Order: sequence, then C-alpha cells, then structure tokens
Amino acid sequence: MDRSLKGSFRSDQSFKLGVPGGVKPTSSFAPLLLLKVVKSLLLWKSKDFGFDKAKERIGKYYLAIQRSKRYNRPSMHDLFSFTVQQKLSDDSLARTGIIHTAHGDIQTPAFIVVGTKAAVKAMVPEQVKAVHAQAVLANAYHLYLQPGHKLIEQAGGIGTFMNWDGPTFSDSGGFQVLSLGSGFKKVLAMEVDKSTVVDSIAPMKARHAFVDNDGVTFKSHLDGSMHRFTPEHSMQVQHGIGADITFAFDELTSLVDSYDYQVESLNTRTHPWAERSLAEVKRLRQEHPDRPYQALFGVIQGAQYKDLRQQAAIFMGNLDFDGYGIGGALEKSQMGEIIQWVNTILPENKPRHLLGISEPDDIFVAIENGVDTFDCVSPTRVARNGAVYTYDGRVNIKGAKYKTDFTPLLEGCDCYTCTHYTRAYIQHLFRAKETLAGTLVSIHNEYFIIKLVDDIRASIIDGSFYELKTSWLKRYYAKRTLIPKS
RNA sequence: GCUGGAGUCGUGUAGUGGCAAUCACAGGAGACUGUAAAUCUCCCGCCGUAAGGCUCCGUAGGUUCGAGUCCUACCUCCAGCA
Repeated sequence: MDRSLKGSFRSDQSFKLGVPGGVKPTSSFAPLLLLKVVKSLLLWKSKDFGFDKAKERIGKYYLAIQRSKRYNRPSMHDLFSFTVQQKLSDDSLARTGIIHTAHGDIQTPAFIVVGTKAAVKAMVPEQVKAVHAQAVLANAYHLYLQPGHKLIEQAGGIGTFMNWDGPTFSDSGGFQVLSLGSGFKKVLAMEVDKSTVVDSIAPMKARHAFVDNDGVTFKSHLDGSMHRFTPEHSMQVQHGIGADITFAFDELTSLVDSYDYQVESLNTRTHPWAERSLAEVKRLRQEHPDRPYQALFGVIQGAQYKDLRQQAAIFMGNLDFDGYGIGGALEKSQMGEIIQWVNTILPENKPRHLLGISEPDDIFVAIENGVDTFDCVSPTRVARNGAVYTYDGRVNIKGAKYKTDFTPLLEGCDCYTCTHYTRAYIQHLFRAKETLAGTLVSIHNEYFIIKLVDDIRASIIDGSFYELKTSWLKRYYAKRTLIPKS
C-alpha cells in the first residue's frame, strides 16, 4: 500500500516514545501539531510547496488540533484509523480495509498471530514476519503475572520487549474469566453438549477464577497467589504492556450458561465493564500523553441469543470505541448468523475483530459477514501437536503412513518449511522430540492461514469471493465425513 | 563344580496364593478455535464390531478349590567362591 498515506507524523520521533533512548515527549501533542503548521507555512514561504498543498496541510493540522483539544489527546486520525477500502458488493458486509496504527498498517481482512506471553510459540519474530503476519496479539493476564506489565513498560512496551516492530494487540484477560473460571478444565469446544450440567464436569473448588460484578479474582496458575482484575486494572495493565490495540475487559460466558445468566452477565458485567474500560483508557491517555496511542475495542458478548447479541451491538456501538471485538464461545454452525446480527448494527467505519477463530470455514463465514481481523492459537498449538493444514484438511504428520514420505508438508506451498523439508524429516523430528518440529509446522500453518486470508482479501477486491469460498471449502472437506453447515 | 540371585507384553519394570496381570517407554489412532497445551484422550497377548471366547508370567512336572506367586527337576543369565 501507499505508505505516504500515513502522514508525516509517522516518521516523527515523538512516535517512538517509550522506547529506551527515545526522545522524551512533550506533555501534549498540540504543540507538535502547531509546529507542523508553522513548518508548512515556512515550506510555503520557501516556495518548495504549492499554495494549495500548504493550505491543505494547514487545514489538516488545524482539524487535528481541534480534535485533539476536544478529546484532550492526540488526533485519533493520525494515530489510529480504519479505512474501508472496498466492499464485496453494496449489500454485502464483506470488505477490505486498512487499520492504521502507530507501528504500521494492517491490511484487512487479516489474521493476527497469537503470542500470548510476548512470544509466538516456537517462532522467532523473523519467522513471524516471513509468514507475512501483520500483527501479534498478546494477553494481559499472562503478561501481568509474568513478567509483569510494569517490566514490559520499562522495556519500552511489548513491541520493543519482544523484538516485534509491527502492530500489536493485547487481550484483556477476559478469556481467562472462562478458561480458568467456569470453564476450567472443561471442554470449551464449539459443539457443547448442552444437557451436561456445568459443575458436574469441573468441581467448583478447582476453579482458578471467580467473577463478581466489580471484577474477577484469579488464582495464579503459576504460584497459586491471588490476584484481582477489574476493568480499570485490566486497562492499566494493557496500557503498560503498550499494544496498539487493546480490548475492554469482558466476561466470556459459556454456551452452557443459561439465558438468564447471559442477560445478567451483559447487564451487570460486560457492558458496565466496557464503559469503565473506556473511561479508564481515556484517563490513562491523559495521564500518559507520552505513550503511543492505544486503540480500545469493545467486546460484543451475548452468546447464541439474537436479541442479546443485537442489544450488545447497539449498546457497544454507541460507545466511543475505536473498534469492536466479537467474543464468546460460538457454536460453529451458528457463527455466521451471530456475526451478521452484530455487524449489521456496529458502525461500519470501525474495525471488527473476531476473537479466537481460525478454522478455514469459519474464516470464510466471518469475512463474508464483515469481520476484519481474527486471532487464534490454533495454527501454532495444533502445529506443536503434529497437525498440518493442507488444502485437503488437517493432516497428522505423526502418522505412520508418512514415515518414508519425502514430499513437502504441502505440495506447492511456498513457505520456508515446505520449500526445505520433507514429511519424513518432520515426522522424525516429532518422534525424536526435537523442538524444531513445532517450529517448522508452526511456520507452515501460520503461513497457510495467513495466505488464505490474503487470498480472500484479493477475492473481495476482484469480486471472486464466492467462487473461492465454494471451491476452497469443497476441497478442504472433501476427504472428511463431517461437512460443516455454513 | 559349589553357593547365592534372577528369568513377567517390543523394551525396562510392578506384582509372593484369588478375575490377562502394575507403571513407564516404544508403537497405533484421535483431539486441539481471545494458549495453565512441544498438551490431552483412547488402543496396545490372540480371535471378535461387540458381548464374549482363547492362550498366558523360561521349560516340564507337582501341591492347592485356585499358582506369575509355594515345591521339585531342568534350561538360561548374573554375582561370589573354587
């Protein structure tokens, strides 16, 4: 894309604030904006600049100053923005766009690689770059426990800390409300047997997280110590971590929770927590004008219920978020309609992130219904366990039949792994318990999913989305008995 | 040659009178969707989809209602003594 679109602020030193050795910031961006105006005037005077161009620039900065005065913070437009580039059609929710952050742009739809603990498991950042990942998503809960958000702030923010110079996301820790709470040690699979009584699966006493209306009390899985996350605390932690895009603290409920529980969860927790997250972020932006702008996405919950999802979308859509996350455990067969309910209501000019999804069929369905970004642990987790994404479905490379198979993981794949190694070798690495096995398959899987999303992006631009979807999924599920509805 | 010890699933083991017999590894299959995950689940003597049947703890006998477990002999291995 045209990098010049990003404006002169991008190259300004003041954006690298917080980086060790960086220039210390002024207390506000307004003086900087004024300087830009003066600079433009001087340029005009020196006749290096046409009058119209100078006027345009000055106008732009004037607007930015006005905006920054209104919100008492730097202009959002220059620090974080989202532009819809192309819609699949007028009546379609599918679109391409660009998310602009202080650390670079994200062309959407985009798959965001997960690096929960400030590391994409089994991969170095150069490899993450090489699979064309545009951004990395970390987790506030994990980084708060270890090494602590203050240390990451001291290091210059998560990007500097982990040697990732691209855009970063951080999740609020809301997922751990479920995974360590009511869902502790339970199957959180999409297809949940709803007749199963929740607490017969995992005894209450085994839980590591307990929710109340003010926040969540956690028992650290590392040392058993007790901790508490409130929306304010999550935002403080996330601000310390310093990702470009953060998420409001929410309660992730389970599909087996009752309708009444879902209502209560939205009204007394997720929605009030969203408002509190937003207020805290605004306060933090004022308190720390030196920190790069951090966008805040509100998270839409409401489980599988249309009325609740719609209420959630209306409520959150009216709040001053920079974008939205669609969360909750989603039943696979219902995913498309849930996303559609939500995205027809959410403001069109703000990005939408689908939390925790990356199966190819889900990606097609989500993009079709207006999702811009995704994140998911699946490509790397599954890779470390020997599952390889191919055009014909997931393949377990540890299987005996690949023992003497000297072909690449996926014939025709351009990734580093497929252009250099054979199935037989990678299986050997798994059997020999060499960590390189997880690395090589992670590289392939991330590359595969990212390429799929990139291909879908291209298909929206050239209008071939539905052809791609049909042919791609037909082949992907051809060898399987279970063909998901979509 | 004598004395002592040991022989149990592909491997290393548990099991000293009571239901093919523990555990681990190896092997086979599967799962994994905002990561307590390089993890987890299942199978792993033979036949059978299963119910179930058959055969089993070096070999051959014996004691016993019942033996991997006790007794006798033999075979093999290990250690010590000659």
